[in-house]
Amino acid sequence: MTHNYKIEFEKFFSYSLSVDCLIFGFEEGEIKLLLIKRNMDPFKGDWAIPGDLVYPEEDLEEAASRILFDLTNIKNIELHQSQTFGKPDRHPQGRVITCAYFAMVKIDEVNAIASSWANEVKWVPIQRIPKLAFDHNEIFNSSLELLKIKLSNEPICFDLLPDKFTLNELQQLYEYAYKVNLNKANFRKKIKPIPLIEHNEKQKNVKHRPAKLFSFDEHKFERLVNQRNFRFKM
Amino acid sequence: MTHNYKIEFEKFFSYSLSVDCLIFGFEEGEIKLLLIKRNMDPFKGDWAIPGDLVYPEEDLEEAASRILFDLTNIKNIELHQSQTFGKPDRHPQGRVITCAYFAMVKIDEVNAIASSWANEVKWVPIQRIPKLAFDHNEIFNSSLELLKIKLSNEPICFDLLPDKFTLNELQQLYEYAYKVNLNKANFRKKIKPIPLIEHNEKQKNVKHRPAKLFSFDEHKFERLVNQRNFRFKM
DNA sequence: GCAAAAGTGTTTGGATTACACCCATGC
DNA sequence: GCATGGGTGTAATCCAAACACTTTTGC
Repeated sequence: MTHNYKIEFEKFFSYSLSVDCLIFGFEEGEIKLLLIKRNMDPFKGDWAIPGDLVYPEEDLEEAASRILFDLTNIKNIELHQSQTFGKPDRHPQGRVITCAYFAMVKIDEVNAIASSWANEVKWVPIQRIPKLAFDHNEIFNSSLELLKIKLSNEPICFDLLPDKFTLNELQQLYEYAYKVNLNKANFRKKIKPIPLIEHNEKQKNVKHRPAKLFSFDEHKFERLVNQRNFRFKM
Repeated sequence: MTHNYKIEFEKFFSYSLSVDCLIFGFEEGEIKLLLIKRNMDPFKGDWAIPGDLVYPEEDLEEAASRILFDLTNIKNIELHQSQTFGKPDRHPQGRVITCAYFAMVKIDEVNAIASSWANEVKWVPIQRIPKLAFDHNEIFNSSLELLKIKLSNEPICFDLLPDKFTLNELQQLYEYAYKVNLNKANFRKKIKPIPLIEHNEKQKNVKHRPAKLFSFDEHKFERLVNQRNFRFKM
């Protein structure tokens, strides 16, 4: 038996595929998203999430890496798959299904430069995202939900923070993400089990008592997880 | 400026799109997945997750509903988007990107009947899934992870249980999902805050003291959530 | 000394755990 | 009566929230 499709089998091979890359960073107490200004129709001149069409031989994640590099010069970052958007009319030039990926980066370590058909890049606080091209606002909202879930179950907060950070920056990150105020003493008790490296180094150029700097102890974390002695939970 | 693609723009519109529907149920203490036997090439005769190609004018979720009904006669269920799979060689007949959806159903209320190019349907315990067609094992594994996350954060366990269930069935569901043994008294204390309707009705045909039957109080749950008096957490 | 933020300790009440025990039904 | 699972209570422990307090720096 063969299936009785309402159209010829070949007609099914008429869709296109794109990926969009949501790059999150953390700076000055705010979680930010990397946007590009489109220098190409459609939506020329509008702000958008960096993304483009996938080549026929390319794997999705591979395409996401390439496209992100083409548009923003960012490379070597770990991408996580988010949701897929496929409304028949979401793209004015044909049926384009887009698969969203997201990543967390240290803003001070990446250097985003607009290239290819991106005119400008900028980091925008996630609480002040403007109207974006296509259905990119919807893509952003659903990916932000995923980011928040990951933040509470995996130690990805350290992907957002600088290599050396203060405990207060860590607290601010969670306060901003979940729009809450946390008690300092209790927050520190809560993160006690997370393996951190305490540096003999302090914050500089602050006009109050400088805070100690910490780093995430990735190796110790892996060991604890493997021994089932620890589960990250915030 | 226009983008310098390595191929003509029109060549991008040569992909096809499918959806796969992972239907989970709960029966005899086991979480089960609905599989179909393919009566169509490729992979004719193999077990697979129900799925098919999306029509050009169809939205993804709409397609998932239609295809699930075509193949298994199941309708009117809530589908949640899972991951998307798009390796260039995942389908022998061309580049087909597939978007997975999953749903939880009450096995005793749905009546799965093989139709269209599905030869047979069967419910298979998730701990004993055989080798499946295409990359369906990979799709299953990643969707199961999502199911487990949802089970611990949303009251979807009640979508899997019969309308009236015993507290022990509820416990068994979580024990099976997470492969753990739970203490009965403590489990009941833990679920105390979940709004349940206690029926004046008991289990039948058991050769021991019959257990009370309960239902999930959806309305009370909604009210509690809206008043921010409750967050589901297991 | 003062402002500002870093950093810590104590108390309390609620949740989690382990474990023991009683209850209702079929045979 | 006994086997089987249903159903509950208690005590010990752990954890989270609230709050107060001390410390270190710049100016």
